[in-house]
Amino acid sequence: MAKKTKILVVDDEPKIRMFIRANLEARDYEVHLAQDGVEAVEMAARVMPDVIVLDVNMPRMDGIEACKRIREWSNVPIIILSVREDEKDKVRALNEGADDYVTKPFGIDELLARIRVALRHAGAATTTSIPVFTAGDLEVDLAKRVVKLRGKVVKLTRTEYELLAYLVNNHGKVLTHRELLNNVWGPEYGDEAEYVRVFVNQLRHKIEDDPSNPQYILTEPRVGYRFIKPD
Amino acid sequence: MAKKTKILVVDDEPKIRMFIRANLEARDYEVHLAQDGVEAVEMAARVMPDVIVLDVNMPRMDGIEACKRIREWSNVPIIILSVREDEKDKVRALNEGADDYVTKPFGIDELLARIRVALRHAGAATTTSIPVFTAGDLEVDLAKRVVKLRGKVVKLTRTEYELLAYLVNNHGKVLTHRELLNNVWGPEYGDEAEYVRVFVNQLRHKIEDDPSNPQYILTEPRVGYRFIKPD
DNA sequence: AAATCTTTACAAAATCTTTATAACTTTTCC
DNA sequence: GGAAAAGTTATAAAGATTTTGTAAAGATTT
Repeated sequence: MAKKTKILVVDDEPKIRMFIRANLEARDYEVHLAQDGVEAVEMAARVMPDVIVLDVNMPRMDGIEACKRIREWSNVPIIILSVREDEKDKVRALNEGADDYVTKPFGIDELLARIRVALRHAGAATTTSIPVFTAGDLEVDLAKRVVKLRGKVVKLTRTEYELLAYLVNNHGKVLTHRELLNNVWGPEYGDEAEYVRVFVNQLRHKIEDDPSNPQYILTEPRVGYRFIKPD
Repeated sequence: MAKKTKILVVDDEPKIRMFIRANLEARDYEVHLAQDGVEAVEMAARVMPDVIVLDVNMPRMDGIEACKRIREWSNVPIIILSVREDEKDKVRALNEGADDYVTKPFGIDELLARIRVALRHAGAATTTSIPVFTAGDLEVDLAKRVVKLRGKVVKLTRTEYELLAYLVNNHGKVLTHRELLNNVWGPEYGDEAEYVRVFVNQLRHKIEDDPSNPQYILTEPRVGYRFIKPD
């Protein structure tokens, strides 16, 4: 469900490409491959990766040049790979906008760790997108797991919160009893719709002004429930 | 005149300290020196450097531990220096919050280039947070690792402090038992939630006026705990 | 020896589950 | 069309279960 982190791996040697790919996919990254600088620049623009791992020595266009081109319009973290230990090359790559420089032969664990560092850097900047859902007087902070009504914290039990979070994450959509049971309670609960009923009722008493005239959690008779932003 | 960029250089070998200092000052950086981990943590809090260059092998407290301590309250870029080429060490350092890892002997130009990269990253999101957290009558000095209640020092054990520091660094957020165990005790503790229970209880007896009616560390039944600033 | 961490046990508290009934909708049948 | 029947949904509350608070004993480290 959550979007995977995309990594673009660029190397002209198929063996290395496949080796890195296998290791990244095992960690559940979405891997894209390119085999030279020209392809790399093109793919960077098209797939918008979260990190780029870029070999230096390649035909058509080398890694440093590709790095420079990508930097003209993007600041995606770029990790340069090279067989050359030469300091001059490192300095040049880092000055051209590379974020890291790893010399071959490299340990895959080190590369993975450096990718995590790169993602940490990028993540810190983009975490400004606050995952707080708002509807009317209601606020659901999905990161902090806190719900507020007119600024006041509403005390919810675990199941109540999880039900609300699921409703809110699918606001506007009609959710069947079965779907709610599956996702909040678990597949082993089959279709004991009474749970949903009882907990929707409890939730309404905690977040609705008039629980028998709900404005957030609406009943869809014979189907299920639906969360809406009132207006 | 523009304020100079501050760099904290930490190494127990005077020769290396002086060498790096000379090169940095030639580039017009403001250099601060420390010779072990304890000094490093203390100076990091006092001078608030823009980058820290940290040797691994040092007396009193090693670089990785110092890095970890600083990360408890700051996200200043940290570049680790080490004579060890071992991949395990690199991965550990990078996982503990280091941003880069350079092996000795290093070329000064490479180090300078990596410092520039670190500054480039930090430039985007300068997080100059005060290393003292306050909530009600409680004061947690994250740099000195000292806790005070109404001005009086509260004596906490290591684990108690680390639990409180983690709670405080995530105040307002509900932290699951597992999350607390992972981050305070370590991933190898699985989900033995009894630890959390026992230590939260001990903490409450030390920092709460009425431990059975906590105002700082709240229980989120079946989920975990949450630290709040009382108002 | 002193301090700290780990483990245990049990009462108290909170939540989840189940049940029963009332209120409401839709369908069936006259 | 309208009343009774059947099926849903809302609601409250009792019962069962799980989790938490707590203190203290045992094990380990300093």
